Amino acid sequence: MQQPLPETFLKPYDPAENEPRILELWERSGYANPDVCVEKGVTKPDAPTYSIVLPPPNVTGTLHMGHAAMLAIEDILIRYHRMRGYKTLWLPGTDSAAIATQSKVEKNIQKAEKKSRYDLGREELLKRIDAFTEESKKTIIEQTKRMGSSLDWSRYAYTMDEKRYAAVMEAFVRMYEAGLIYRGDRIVNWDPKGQTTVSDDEVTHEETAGTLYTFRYAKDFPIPVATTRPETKVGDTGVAVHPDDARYKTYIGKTFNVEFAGAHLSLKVVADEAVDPAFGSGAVGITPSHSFTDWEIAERHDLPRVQVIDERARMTEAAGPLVAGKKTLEARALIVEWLKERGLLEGEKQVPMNISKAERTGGTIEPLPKLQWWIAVDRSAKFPDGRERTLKEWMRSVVEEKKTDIIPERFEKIYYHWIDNLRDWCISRQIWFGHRIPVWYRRDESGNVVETIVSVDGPSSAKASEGKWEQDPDTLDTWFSSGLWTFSTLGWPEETDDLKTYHPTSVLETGYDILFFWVARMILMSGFLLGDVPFRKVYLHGLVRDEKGRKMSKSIGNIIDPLTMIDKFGADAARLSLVIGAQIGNDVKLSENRVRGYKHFANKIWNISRFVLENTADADMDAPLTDEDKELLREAKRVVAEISRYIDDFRLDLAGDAVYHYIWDRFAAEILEESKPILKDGGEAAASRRSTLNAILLISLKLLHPFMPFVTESIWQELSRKECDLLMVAKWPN
RNA sequence: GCACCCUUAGCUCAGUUGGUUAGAGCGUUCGAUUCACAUUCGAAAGGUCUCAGGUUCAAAUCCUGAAGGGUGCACCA
Repeated sequence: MQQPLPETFLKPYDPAENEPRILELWERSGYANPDVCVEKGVTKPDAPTYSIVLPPPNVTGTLHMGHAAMLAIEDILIRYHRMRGYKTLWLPGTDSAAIATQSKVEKNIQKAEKKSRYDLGREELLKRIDAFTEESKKTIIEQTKRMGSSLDWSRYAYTMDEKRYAAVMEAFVRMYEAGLIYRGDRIVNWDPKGQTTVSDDEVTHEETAGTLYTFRYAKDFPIPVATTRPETKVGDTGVAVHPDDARYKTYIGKTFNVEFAGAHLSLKVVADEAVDPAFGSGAVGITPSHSFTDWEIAERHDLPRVQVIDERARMTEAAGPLVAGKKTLEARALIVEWLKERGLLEGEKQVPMNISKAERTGGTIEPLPKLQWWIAVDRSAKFPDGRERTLKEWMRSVVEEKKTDIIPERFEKIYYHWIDNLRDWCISRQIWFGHRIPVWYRRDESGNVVETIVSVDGPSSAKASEGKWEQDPDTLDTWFSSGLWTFSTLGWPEETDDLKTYHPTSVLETGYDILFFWVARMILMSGFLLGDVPFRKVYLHGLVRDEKGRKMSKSIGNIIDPLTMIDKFGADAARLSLVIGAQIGNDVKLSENRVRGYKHFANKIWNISRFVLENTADADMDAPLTDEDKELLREAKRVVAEISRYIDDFRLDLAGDAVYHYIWDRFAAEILEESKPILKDGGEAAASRRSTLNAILLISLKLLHPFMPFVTESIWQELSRKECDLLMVAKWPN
């Protein structure tokens, strides 16, 4: 006697029809929230925890393949652990992405109203940005859901919401009080296009052809000097040579006054180990204000600093009348001309040269001296465990001592290398959208700062009456707030239950491209503020590239849109295609064909289920099993063990592959085929096989569920006998 | 310059501590089909495992070197 099959099974699996329905079921169930799971008895109250904080996508962004890969991987880990009975939390959020968002809104306003941010003023611009982000966040959230991500939206956080803002203020004040944050006049990476400073990590180097000019400052100047940037030479205050360089030894310590391209230069010859006597003329003209290495040399030898380039990348008055007010490149031409006319140019050579660019805006970086806020990475401070150490020491030690594992391991070396080269982190930005620096200044009539207050709430009312206070106009580097993300999302600085339960998080899963930007900063912040690591493991996935291995970019036009893939082939297929073939830390090459292949697979499990249900609906699950069937179940167990081990080892690629092959090649192609005659013959063998097929189907659905949640859940809904209403919270087989 | 990764079938990639005849998907060719599935099934063709040495009874796998591709970091003025 057969039960009538649900009609849905009579046609091929249609993702478009099933996915929205299933999403709604999941959302209504509330099972993505671990508290609900405990409440409904799905998870034991004292179960071990498993937590991941979602790397927050840009609030104004749209879902791209990188996000899709991230969501697929994390959702697999989350669903697997939830099914294994862990108290499982996956916490969603969005990021304000300060510079990117502000410039986007500015651009829109410029286009629509022909107004700049200065026309609008700070307050109005921020209002506009808030309105814009509020509107556009719906897009990214909706798109995130469509991937089937079982995130706990009841805990949604935004880097600029009230709680996160308060956490940032608190962190700043604590670090300031510990002496880890200081204000300093130092050379910074200035982005003339974005009109802001950027950190070392936000600078990229582009190789271009440059000219190395060898020249003398004046006819009677004894040492020739080489440079690729003649325009900066009007800011020189010294010439450095190697201490052992016989050619120049006699001049060390002497000062020469020269007239150079309209500027009066006073050049002191100093000996410094940093100079390579074999390069160029073996002597370096020192421009302290516009070169990082020169700044350091100048510091060692106490050379004065002259700023000859301003924030708009134009020459200052101090550069002298010949070039003042000119753009740097114009100034360069003028100075080369000046040198040629006077016969001071001794050589010109084409050399490859790296130009520094701001990653976000593409502006050419000008190193400039500026008064900025910094995080000291080499200064000792007291950590919550009572021990004194520097931030660098902490960052190094947590990975060395395996408090945090980086997977794949090879990134550990890259991480150490980064730490060794790390300089103090410039955290202040001259943009308006972001977490404003919690520092207030009181000035006297002539504008000099006479008092400074660093506090979360600003000057107290008593203080406020003492005079006019102004808050520092700058905002914080967006990665400052991102660094707090694992614990600010859990309620820090309050001692919340969530914080106690879910921190440190189990895994941070993200692209390797933000290892330094983000991963390292989280380790830093969590270390100093909580005395603990932010996560036990860092799992770095590769970048998604096109089928030829190129980066996806608008200009090449090779972008594969995850939403288009979902529409065409279903979210399940999109997920699997991003996981299988993606070896840890290696890039994934994606093509539509691959996604299509996995759509076929979704249909395969659909039809397997149909066959099994048609033939075994009346199965007696307690029927005595034949030896053959016992072996089939043992085999299924071995597959479960194999797949569990792969997932535990973060080999989701192999796990996915193993599920795929077990279900298709073993279950469908062999077991079902050989079952047909057995079922036909009837008798005890048939009864045994019916029960076995049923059991294997359940195991298969569970194994596949983390990878293809929609189709498996759709099938689960059609089962008449099941242990729980949703496959999402069914028990992982063992 | 320093470091890291990659190179296996036409394409995309598996191959974990060395161990039968090196695998899969897609593509190609041939065939099947009242069957749960034409989103199927079966079969075939297709490999000097980039190259050159070495270790070993045994190397795609370990070691050394080279070539090509990619990435990170540092940059010399």
